[in-house]
Amino acid sequence: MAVLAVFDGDGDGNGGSLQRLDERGHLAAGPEPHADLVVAMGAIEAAQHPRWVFPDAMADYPAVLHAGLRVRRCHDLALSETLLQGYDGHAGSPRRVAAAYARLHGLPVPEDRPVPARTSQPTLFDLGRGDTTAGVDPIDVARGVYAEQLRRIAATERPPAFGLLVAAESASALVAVEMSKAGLPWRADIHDEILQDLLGGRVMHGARPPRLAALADEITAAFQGITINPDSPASVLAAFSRAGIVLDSTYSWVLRQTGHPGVAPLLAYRELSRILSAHGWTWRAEWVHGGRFRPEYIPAGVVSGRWATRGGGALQIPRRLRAAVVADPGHVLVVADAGQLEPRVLAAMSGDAAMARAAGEEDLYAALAAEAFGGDRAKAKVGLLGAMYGQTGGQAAAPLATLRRRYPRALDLLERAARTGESGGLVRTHLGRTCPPPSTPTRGGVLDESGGDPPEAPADSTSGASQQGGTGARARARGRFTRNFVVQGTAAEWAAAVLAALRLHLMDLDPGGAAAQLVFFQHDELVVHAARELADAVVEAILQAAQEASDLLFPGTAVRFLLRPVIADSWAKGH
DNA sequence: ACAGACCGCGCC
DNA sequence: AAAGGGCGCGGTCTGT
Repeated sequence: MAVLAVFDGDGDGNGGSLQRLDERGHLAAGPEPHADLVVAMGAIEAAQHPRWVFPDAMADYPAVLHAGLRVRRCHDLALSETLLQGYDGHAGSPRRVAAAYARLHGLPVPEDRPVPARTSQPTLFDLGRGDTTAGVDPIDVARGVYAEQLRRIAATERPPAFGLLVAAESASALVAVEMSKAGLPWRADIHDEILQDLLGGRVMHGARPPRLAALADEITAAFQGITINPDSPASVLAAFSRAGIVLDSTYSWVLRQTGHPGVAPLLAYRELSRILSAHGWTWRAEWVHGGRFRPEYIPAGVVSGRWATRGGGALQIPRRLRAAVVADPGHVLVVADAGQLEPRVLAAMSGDAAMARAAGEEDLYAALAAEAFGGDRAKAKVGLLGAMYGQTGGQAAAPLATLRRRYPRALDLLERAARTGESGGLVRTHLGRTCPPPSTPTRGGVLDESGGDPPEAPADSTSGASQQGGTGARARARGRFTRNFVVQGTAAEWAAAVLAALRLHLMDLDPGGAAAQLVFFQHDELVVHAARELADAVVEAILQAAQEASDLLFPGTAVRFLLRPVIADSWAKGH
């Protein structure tokens, strides 16, 4: 059973309406207004564990959680709408669902454009909590959108797969809200020690800490006393030029090739300076409160379906600071990292039996190396990464040829995705997430024939291909993007399925979440904060979740997806 | 003074 | 040796 939950738009209190729906999204009873929607939801959740339909869980669920209720399942209309629009070949715009409302009411559907900030037409977004328009009941709009979404999901090429994607993505929203509430444990005292140790002390008002000042002096000395600003690439280029070395960038790998004595202190300066500015004291004052770091998570904020965050640099926490992430007394962190996720995903989704066999091993690269590279693991790795990222030359060239010969199905999947992208077409992940169309609008993309129906009139496809295709640098760049999209996006789907399953297992262990709670997630790594006595059960839950996700996405595959949980006091030790 | 482009690098 | 995907962020630089 599904139950639609829509909060009133007054922004005050938890008033709202419920609407029970049948499996096709149609009315099962009349709408029920409730002065306290969360209380009403709590009774239903306890009795039935329905699938809650939220207009926008990222906006709606915090109030539910804050009132002490956790729900097990939901369908997020906003996230689903973006997925469905993408499937139809629209650029979409994450978390914007104006088109849903427009379609429902027979209004012109805004095309390939983010919704204008505020138009005369309210969006579903607005209707969830916000202004209401005379004569339009938000719950009617949401119910109509939901029924429509179920119909559109059923009309996709593989409805069970797309349904799984919608469910996993919706669960991700619940996880994100709960993770933001919990926060990542962050010990200010340890953070301080690390910063002091690296920078030599704390200095106020933008002055350089001792260690940075000393490095700046070393740099100057190495360039014959000419003062250079190590923070300014232009200044660095000029200094090298005066020293007779002409460069066109100051990337670290470019600088290292010069062998100039100023390079070592310059790179050391940049490394420390970055930690100071991105994750130093200023960062902590803004982002860490009450011993918790609380970034804003944005599930599917990346086109590939990966999460993004806004503020706090949560997905770029430097490894050397992770020692500051320490479990509370009586608690542990259970850290789990999916090893070699993307190549394993490629092996599974391509159905390449030989590569899947290698991916049944602990170390996929070593297995490939043993089979095809005379045991040279580095070669196997650089070749496979090059294949997934679109590198064609350099040190990847020779291993690529070997891979193509030994693992043709896997390589073919990548190369087909690249060709489709180069010619302006659309590609899909394993569960059906669809890449955005080329930035220059064409009439309809050309979809890889293995991926389903073209999103628009097939008759347009040749003109679309000729406009977008060709051999330009832009076309090649898009080929690299679509080549990587299918793998990165499918890996994100596997990870989302893990999160969804794990969240339910953790709720079984500890319904309230105080004693076992997801506190961090980063593409292929997650951290659970748990009471020490639950540690072993959490490990078991993680292993189980990984198995369930693998079975859901790739039933019967020979590929092993490794998600090995480690119990530790600190994140740094969980590696 | 402010906005936006560019740069370089942290993470995956 | 040679250089490939996705991000967010803080710095500089340029244009207004």
